[in-house]
Amino acid sequence: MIRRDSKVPFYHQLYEILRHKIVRGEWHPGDILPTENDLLDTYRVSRSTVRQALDALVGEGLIYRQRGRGTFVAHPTVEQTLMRIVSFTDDMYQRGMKPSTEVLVSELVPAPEDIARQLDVEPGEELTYLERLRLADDEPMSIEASYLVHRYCPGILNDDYSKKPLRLTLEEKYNIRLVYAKQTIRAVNASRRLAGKLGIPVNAALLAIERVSYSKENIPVEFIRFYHRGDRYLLYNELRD
Amino acid sequence: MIRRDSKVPFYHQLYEILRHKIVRGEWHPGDILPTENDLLDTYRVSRSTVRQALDALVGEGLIYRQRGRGTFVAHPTVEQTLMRIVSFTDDMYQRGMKPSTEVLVSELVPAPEDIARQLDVEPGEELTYLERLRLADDEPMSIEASYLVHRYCPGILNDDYSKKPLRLTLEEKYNIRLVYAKQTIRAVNASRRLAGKLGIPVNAALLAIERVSYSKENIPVEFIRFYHRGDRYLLYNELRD
DNA sequence: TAGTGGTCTAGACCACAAA
DNA sequence: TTGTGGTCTAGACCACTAA
Repeated sequence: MIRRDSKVPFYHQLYEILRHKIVRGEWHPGDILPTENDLLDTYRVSRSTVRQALDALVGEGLIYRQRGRGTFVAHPTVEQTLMRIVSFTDDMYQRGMKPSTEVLVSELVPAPEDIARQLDVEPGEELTYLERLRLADDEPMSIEASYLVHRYCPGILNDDYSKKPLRLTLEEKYNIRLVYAKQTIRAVNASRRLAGKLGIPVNAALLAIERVSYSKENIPVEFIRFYHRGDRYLLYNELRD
Repeated sequence: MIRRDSKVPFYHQLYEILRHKIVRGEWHPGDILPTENDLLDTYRVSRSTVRQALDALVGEGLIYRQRGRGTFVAHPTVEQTLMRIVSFTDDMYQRGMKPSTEVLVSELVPAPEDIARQLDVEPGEELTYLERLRLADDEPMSIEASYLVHRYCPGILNDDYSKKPLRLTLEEKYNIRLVYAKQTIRAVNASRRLAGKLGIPVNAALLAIERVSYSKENIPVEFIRFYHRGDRYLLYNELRD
């Protein structure tokens, strides 16, 4: 249902609702969606708002429309993680695995110099630090270490992020939507600590991704370091000439 | 001016009009566009229609909007650098390093089953196999193992690919242009052989990329496996929500 | 013919930037 | 305070598909 008092626009709420149904498998490729009129009745919004939500899904390649027939869930031709910002949870569902999360660390820390530079703040400025172990089908998959500029979202660590996405709280409580990100990808050998957490041999290969995410005002808000198990995690993407 | 009797939707006519002014240089990067209200008056359409036209231009990266300020012609800086097919040589120059190449293997081989599947040919079909060591500033950087469907480019291995890009011969002699590719990225530990070639310790982390490239007729032509040194090679990309 | 998505209008109120 | 783009509504008519 759409929260009328939320700061999140209706169309974006509806977009999230529909996206979930597709990504989490409630609706399957080829399935027909409710008509625009149905959606408009169900969610009590205007047709423009419904179409704005659907437009976003079309742009993402998740659905397609046929005039006179209806709107359908697209067959996952391709288009993947490398181009879109996807939460770990959605990512795993798309890969057909059951995601779960374990919070390892949740605290405030002074900004290390390299991260401060990426987040465009002074070294030593207060950052939230949230380190989580991500599991897929109950087997360790990744370590995700996330830094947020605490000033933008004071008190955000009071919530429990083993169940709830960090992005959701950011949007709902702080009205911060991360719309753009830059990342670097490389391969590293697992340290003793990472190997222990991930249940793999020391020196096993990890896919290390560092990502800086920007708000719609183009302000860097989050720095994340992912360590994905090389033997389990794959990135896909497409290239054009 | 917008033709009311045309079958072309108003928003698309307006989109073309505005697009021309940008592409043909009437408006320059950083220039402010007329406000939505101006456009609505000038072209005698509703605000929704104006916005639909502008949305298309935003999606194309030609303009950007700033609430409270206005709409501007975008600087053609980057963004669309998302992920282009780039040769190793160009790639290294972009990174400010001097590329060089050493051919390790150049021969015909029967298609292994997994590669045959990716190239949509029968297992055992004749493929060219070209294995090259890539160096940057005279230091080993990557191993690149390339398979081509020999039937599409017979005799291609007669040339020397330590100096000349394979793609160039494909285009010039066989009129095959690779315009599209899919790839997977993962992290692996270096085998004894790879480690030796790359001058790194056994088990060092490598970025392993497998890429299938398609011709403009959408036929898979080439399968490449890259092994990039984790300590030297970095992938960079951008994401959008 | 009935129902779908495609296009379009004329309003309205809001958050934000700049003067 | 004024003007911008951001969101939203409640209509309308159209072209197309399928029954």
